[in-house]
Amino acid sequence: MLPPTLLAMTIDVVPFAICAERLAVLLARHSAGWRLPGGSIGADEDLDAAARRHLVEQTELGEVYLEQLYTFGQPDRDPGQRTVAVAYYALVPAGRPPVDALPIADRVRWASVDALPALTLDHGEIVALAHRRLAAKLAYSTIALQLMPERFTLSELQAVHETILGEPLDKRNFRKRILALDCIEVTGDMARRGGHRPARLYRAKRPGQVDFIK
Amino acid sequence: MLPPTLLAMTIDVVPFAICAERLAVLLARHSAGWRLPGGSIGADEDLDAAARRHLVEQTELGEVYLEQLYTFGQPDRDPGQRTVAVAYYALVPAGRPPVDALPIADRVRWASVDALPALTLDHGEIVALAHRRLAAKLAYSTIALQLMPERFTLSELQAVHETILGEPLDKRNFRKRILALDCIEVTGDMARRGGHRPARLYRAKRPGQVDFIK
DNA sequence: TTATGTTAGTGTCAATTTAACACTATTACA
DNA sequence: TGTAATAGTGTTAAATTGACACTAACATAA
Repeated sequence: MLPPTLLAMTIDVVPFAICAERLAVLLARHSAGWRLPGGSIGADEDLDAAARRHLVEQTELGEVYLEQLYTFGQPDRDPGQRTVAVAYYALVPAGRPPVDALPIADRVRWASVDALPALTLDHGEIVALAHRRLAAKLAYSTIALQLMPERFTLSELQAVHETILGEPLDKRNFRKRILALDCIEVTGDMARRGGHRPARLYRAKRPGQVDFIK
Repeated sequence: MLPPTLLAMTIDVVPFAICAERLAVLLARHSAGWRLPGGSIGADEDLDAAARRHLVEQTELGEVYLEQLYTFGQPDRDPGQRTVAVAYYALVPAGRPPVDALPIADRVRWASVDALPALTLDHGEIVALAHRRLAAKLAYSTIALQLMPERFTLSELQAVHETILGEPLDKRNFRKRILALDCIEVTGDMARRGGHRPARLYRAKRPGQVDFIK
C-alpha cells in the first residue's frame, strides 16, 4: 500500500444563529469578500478542537454546539492549492454578547442565509448543506435548543423552528409536541416584553445535550 | 490566516454486503491482521473517486453505492504518522461474483459485523458508525435496495432489513410499507428455490438511486 | 377607567398511520 | 398423497397527526 498522501487541509465552520428572526451565518472578512471562519489544523490537534479554536479566535464564540458536517475534497474546489476542507456547523445561542460589541466587529459579520454575499470557494454550498442538515434534524432531535438563550418562551422556540424550516407551524401542535419530548421545563419566571400577556420562561432540562426523538 | 496544514490523509471504505444472512464487511489483509480497504488520495483525485478506486483495486467491487460517512482525525488514531481518514461506506449487491472466486481471494475476506476480527487503528469504530448510519437510513430511505441483486423476492428484502436492524419485522406490514413506497416492481418471473411455493421476483424501479421517504 | 392592541395559552375531533395478528396457497419431496 | 416449507394476503384497534378558535393577561393610549 502506498503511503498516505500529504494534502492541504482546512477546517471551515458554519456558525449559525438566529438574528432578527432570520437564520444567520457569521462570516469572516476575506481579502475583498467573505468566507466562513476556519483555517488550518494543528499538527497535533483534533479536528473538533481545531474547529472550536478557529471559532473562538475569529469570532470569540466559545461553548457552542459543534458538529461535523461533511468533508469537501473536489480537486478544483480551491483554484490555488488543492485543499480538503472538513466542514462543521455550530449553533450559537441567542443572547450571547453581540458581535457588534466585540473588538473583532470589523472582521466578521452576521449575514442572513437567504441574503448571503458571494462567498469564497464553495463556502456557499457548505452553508446550504449545513442548513439542510439543520432543518432535517429539527424533525428528530432537540437540536433547536442549542440556538436558544438559557431561558426562553415557547413562542420564541417555535419562531426558531419556523425560521429554519421556512414555514409556519401550528401553535398548539408545536407546544404539545415539544412538551411531550420532556426536554424543557418551566422556570417559574415570566417574560414581560411588549404590551401584552407575559409568557412563561422555560429552560432546557439537559443544556448542551441533543436528544434524539423516537 | 495561516496556510493550510499539510496532513497525511487516507480513505477508508466499509464495504457492506449480506453474506449468509449476516451483515458482512469486506476486510483487507494487513501485516498480521485486518483493515478496511482504502489508502491514499491522488494529488488530483476527488475523494469519492479515491474511495471507488481503492474499492476496485483491492476488492474488484465496482459499481457499488458509495457514501461519505465521517472524517476521523484524532491525532493519536494512528500511532505512527498522524493521519486523517475520510471514511466511506459501500453497499455491495448480493449475487456479485463471490470474492472467493477472485484472484485476490487471499488478500481479502468477508467478516460478519458481529464477529469481526481485531481491526487496525480505529477501523472497528468506523464499522460500528457505518452500521448505525445504515440502520438509521432504513427508516427513511430505500437504501436497502442497494444491497439486493437485480431481481429479488420480498422475503429476501425483508431478511436484509431484519439482518441490519437485528430484529424481526412483521411480514404483512413490511410488504405493505415497501409496496406503498413505489420503489420496486414485479418482473413477472418467479423464484423457484426449495421445496415450497415460489415467490414473485421484483426489481428496483430506479436502480442505483436511493429515494428518501416522507 | 376603559377600550384597544398584542401575544400567551389551551382542547377536541377527524383523519391518518401504525401495529398486532392467522390463515390459505403453492411447490418439492418423501 | 401427505408433509414440510415458504409465499401471499386484510382487518381492526390503537396511536399519532393535523386542523381548527377562543379566552387570558398585559401595556398603552384615549
